[in-house]
Amino acid sequence: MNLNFLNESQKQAVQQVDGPIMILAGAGSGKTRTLVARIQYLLEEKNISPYQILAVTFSNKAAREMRERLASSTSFNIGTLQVTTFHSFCAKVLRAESSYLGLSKNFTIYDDSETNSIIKAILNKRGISQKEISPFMISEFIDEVKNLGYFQGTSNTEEFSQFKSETLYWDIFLEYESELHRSNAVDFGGLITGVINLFHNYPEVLEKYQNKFKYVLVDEYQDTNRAQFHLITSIAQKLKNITVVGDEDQSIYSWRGADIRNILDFEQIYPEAKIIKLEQNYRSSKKIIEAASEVISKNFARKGKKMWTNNNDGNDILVVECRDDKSESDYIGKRIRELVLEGVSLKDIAVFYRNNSQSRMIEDVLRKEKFPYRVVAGIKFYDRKEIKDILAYMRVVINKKDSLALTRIINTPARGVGPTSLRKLEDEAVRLNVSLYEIIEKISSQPQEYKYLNLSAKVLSAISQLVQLITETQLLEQDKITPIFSYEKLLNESGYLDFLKTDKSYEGMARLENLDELSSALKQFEESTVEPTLEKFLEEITLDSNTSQENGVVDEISLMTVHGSKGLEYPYVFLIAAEDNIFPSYKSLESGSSAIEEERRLFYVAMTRAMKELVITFSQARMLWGSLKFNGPSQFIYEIPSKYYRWIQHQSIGHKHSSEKFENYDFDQTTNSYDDFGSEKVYQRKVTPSLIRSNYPTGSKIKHSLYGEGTVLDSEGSGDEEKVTILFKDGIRKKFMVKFAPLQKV
DNA sequence: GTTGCGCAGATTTTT
DNA sequence: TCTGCGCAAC
Repeated sequence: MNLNFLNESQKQAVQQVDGPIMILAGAGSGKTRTLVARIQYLLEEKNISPYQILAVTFSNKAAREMRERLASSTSFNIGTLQVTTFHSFCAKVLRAESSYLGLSKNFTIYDDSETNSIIKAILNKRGISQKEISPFMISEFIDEVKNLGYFQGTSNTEEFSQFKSETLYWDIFLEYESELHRSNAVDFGGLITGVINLFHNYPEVLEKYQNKFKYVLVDEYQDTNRAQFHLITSIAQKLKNITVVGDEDQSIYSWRGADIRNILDFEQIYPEAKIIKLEQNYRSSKKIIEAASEVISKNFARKGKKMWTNNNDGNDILVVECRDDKSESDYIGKRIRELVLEGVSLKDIAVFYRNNSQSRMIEDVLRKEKFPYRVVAGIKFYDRKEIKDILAYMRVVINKKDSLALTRIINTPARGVGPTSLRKLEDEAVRLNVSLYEIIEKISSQPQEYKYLNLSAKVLSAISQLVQLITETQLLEQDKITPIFSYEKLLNESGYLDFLKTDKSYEGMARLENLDELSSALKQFEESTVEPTLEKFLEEITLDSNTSQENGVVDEISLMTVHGSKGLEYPYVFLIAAEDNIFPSYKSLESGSSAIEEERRLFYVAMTRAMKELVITFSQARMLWGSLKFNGPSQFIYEIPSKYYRWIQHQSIGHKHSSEKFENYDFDQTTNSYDDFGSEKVYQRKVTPSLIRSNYPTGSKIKHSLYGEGTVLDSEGSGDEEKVTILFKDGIRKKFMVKFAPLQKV
């Protein structure tokens, strides 16, 4: 196998076959290329069979990409090669070994919203109002416990004593777990912990997998949580042929449980580990790479890599100071227009923002300019009500114990089984210790035996019709009739389709269209799957929410959050709203340095997506949460040495760093256009000049007659409405109405 | 079932 | 300022 297309460290990463290896791969360093070459090398040069290799990544997107690249670069049959996500790998193991854990192999996978319903139901049952304990807090708690790898087994309990001391939460957690178990369901975290549990309690099962997978590779290692770490290290324990690839500087999901210890501990667990750094960047211009390196070097929590590139210097980074959000989007529109005139295609342009809400103003301007664009992510297709409804039908067909799905559909569309009847059925199920479905099954086959429940004739006929529909569809599934047939049967005979058709509103039409889209997803699934079943379809869509939209085929501008941009690259990148309190977020500013470091990594990720041109914009004034905010430029902008950027002002007021600007500027003169680029566009937003004035801009020093000297942290509103947050010398933080507070400028 | 009021809260979201 | 929600009332 010819490895000449690789550089020296990449070659090393490919040829170092045995033993533990940690590859620290910087942004744009050819990580996937190396990983693919490594697998190819194992297959072609070391005669490893495809089924002996396990390659796990975090996202389906990454797994798909790796699979495709492998398929095109090797002649081996990679069908048996496991290139999957953690979650689908675990689902597969759990289905294969379900009997060990008292699950049946057709278990349902609950996503976050289903999980949330379970929690709400538990709180409700316990008479705890959601104001006392928010379901969100419980789900955070559960996530945390599972991310750390808790399982209900014989050991690993001491580690979790701090959680157990939260007795109420722990209690709810246990009830939640048994509720899931009763429903023959597993949540996302439970997929991982379930396998850990299995391996821990049944060493013979673990050994089977240890022998099977001679080589284990983990991609995006910086994003793994503790549970996933336990999982892969236990599989690799015997042969220790484990390769992890990651970049601590791109770790941006710690709030989802990603644990930096996984990188730091690796060498401790495997003292013999080889550490290989991929530091040459092939993606970006020199200026971009050097600037990004400077920014990330401010972090302490890192192993330290020094990125470099042979690429050209390239253009200066542009830092654009705008008057407000309106003029910021105006600038973006204008710059994109220029790029297009230069012949740049739209698919080479991306706009990144810290928060989803910031996409709107960009969308507005792009629509106005008639540039096609695509907002990546947004609302998940499968989260829509109508989709969830019909999927719930499918879930009941596959897994009768899925009572959550059953309660969802039992009266959807309305068939007269209201809350009272449902309550009766549920109570009866509890009394007889059977599932909800079993109850309605029993009642519909022998209604006279359940006369004491006093169910109306309407209810009786409704549930027996539902049971009949489910039973018939189950038979179809058993006979391996194509899923689309079952889907249409459910849709028609449940009355759901007719129900939707009665809704003539715009939303109603959209719902029907969404169902069409679902059915084409089903068709596509049938075509691409060897033995398509409803069961497989359900798993695929819960574990892969991606609605298979192609990337780079259509010529349109991409809009996404910075998080969403990870792993992608674009020649022209705009990073907007780069202001303190937004990026870094106000929450991270409140919570301290490790949170700021994560924001800095995020900023680094954003910068390193850009190949040729990076434009960072911010606004002096921005409408946020009901009042005008003067946030000032992101502190990260100041971490870029000025030799790498050109500072531009667009319709802006005053000069440079906005903390100074509002003081010395005569706003009454600033009526219309401040376009220093000579655009014909006239500044239109009606902000009366007096409204924009801030007497105490962020960063300015003041003196308070009671508290002494301090610094303005935040300023909102203006004129008589102006409020400022001040941090005093002794660390006290206070908020004042400027109108009343005894403040003095220093 | 649907409407409407009041109130909190308002990052990021690979699975 | 805007939205999403839980809950109460029709």
